[in-house]
Amino acid sequence: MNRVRFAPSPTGLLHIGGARTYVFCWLFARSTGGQLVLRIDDTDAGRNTQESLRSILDGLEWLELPWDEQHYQSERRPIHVRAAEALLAKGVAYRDFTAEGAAEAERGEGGPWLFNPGMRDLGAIESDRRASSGEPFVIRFRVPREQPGGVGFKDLVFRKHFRRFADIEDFALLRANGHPTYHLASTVDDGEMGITHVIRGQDHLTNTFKHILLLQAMGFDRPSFAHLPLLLGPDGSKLSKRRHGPIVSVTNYRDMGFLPAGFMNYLSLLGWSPKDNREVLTVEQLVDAFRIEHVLRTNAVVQVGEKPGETQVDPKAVWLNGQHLRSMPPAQLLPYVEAYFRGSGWWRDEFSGARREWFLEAIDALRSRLNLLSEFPVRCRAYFHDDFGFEPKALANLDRDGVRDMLRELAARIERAPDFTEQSVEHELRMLSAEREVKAGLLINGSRAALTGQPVGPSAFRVFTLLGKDRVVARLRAV
RNA sequence: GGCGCUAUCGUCUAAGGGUUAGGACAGAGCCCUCUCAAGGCUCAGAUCGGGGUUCGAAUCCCCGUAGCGCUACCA
Repeated sequence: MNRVRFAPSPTGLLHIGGARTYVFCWLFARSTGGQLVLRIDDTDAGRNTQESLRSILDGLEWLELPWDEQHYQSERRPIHVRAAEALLAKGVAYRDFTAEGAAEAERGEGGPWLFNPGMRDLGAIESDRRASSGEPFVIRFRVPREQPGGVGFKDLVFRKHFRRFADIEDFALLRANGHPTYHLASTVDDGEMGITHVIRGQDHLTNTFKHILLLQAMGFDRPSFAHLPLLLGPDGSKLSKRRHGPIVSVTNYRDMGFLPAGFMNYLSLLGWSPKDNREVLTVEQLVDAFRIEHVLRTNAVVQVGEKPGETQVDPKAVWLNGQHLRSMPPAQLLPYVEAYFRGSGWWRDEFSGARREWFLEAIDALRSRLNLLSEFPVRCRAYFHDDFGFEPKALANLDRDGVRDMLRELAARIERAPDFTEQSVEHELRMLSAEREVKAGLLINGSRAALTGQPVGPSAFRVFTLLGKDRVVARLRAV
């Protein structure tokens, strides 16, 4: 069975790029009947923050794409240290006593740095002596650079890659402070957790040579690798919070009113497509269509807003979300709307209780003009509450010749009428407009304005029935 | 600097030797219509440059250019 892992490090908020990687990992695991491991790669104690961890967990939970296992790498430190020591004992790794930063100073403009002189060949006795005397050291992997040949692998996305042993540097395994490096912790865990597919950002492509070397030295089976193209900002630089603002944070999309399915659909189309022109896809359809081999090698630009103070998201993401908002069965949409209403202090328990059916109808009537959940509270207050304001254009509709007077008359007639349906209301309204010799549109738009405070919205007659007879009469009278 | 990856409308992408280079978002317009949306239709818009190979190249090869990544005791 396939075992995939998503391994974020809590050194920054979960952003779109990380979420896209997660989506692809999840899609791959699901579509192949495999499992997904969430591993928090928190080996860099100095840079980890609780806020980042919160952001990652909150963001991933919001996506509603569950993982099967969860681990914290920091809790596995003894295992990593033991692995490094085992490699040292086998002679596959060695102690490097060079002071931190010294190598960098010596490097100069010449070729790439490969190892620190003298350290590879330090005798075991000398090495042990210096270590036990308390001299700080880092443990490095001894790349078999004297051997011909090199490391090759076939990436599921980026195809064949090869690098000679002689060109791979002796990377660090254990830092002077005793903490494992990313390379060590990651490969040890991938090996021990039985990871079969490593799916990650393209920025790790060239690290893969090192990881294969390490995996082999430790006797683990080699997993398959799939590297994903990167996500760029409109300026062409790698997406980051520092450069592109808080808009790249996943929780921001949640707060903005995205549906998990809509957001996930958007992310899935960055660097991948089902090849058949379909774009609006449910989670199930995505699972069905996803092929890791179809992932592109080209970086994708995410249209996030650059203007300061203006949070602008990719218009296509908004549109895609609107598609999901409109096509999802209302009952399925209800919990999301509820969460949003609660967030703005608008919720009433009757919406999911006594008036549930009515609430679902209202949502259904309103959603065709919305793309984000956040628009419900902003644009639909009059449908759910009796205190609402009037927009200038709505007032203008009421101020037209005799409209207010006619609306009050309409209220009286509606109150008297035996029926209260879209048809009966339309009948009353058209009768009245005919009598007064005015266009029906005048009263129709006036009614909408009086009932909702807005010049725009669903069909006016739909608004009547949505609000119910009592409210309609009261609001028409009040103009 | 070294090593590597990539290059199709503004953006996301399809076509992988033969198509008027297709779709979607955004833009313009029309239809529908009680408004606004939604929906339908139409328009505009691209193969980075130069060489090859070939009857034929967006597609294969080479060179250039640009972008990105890696080149840490970050991940």
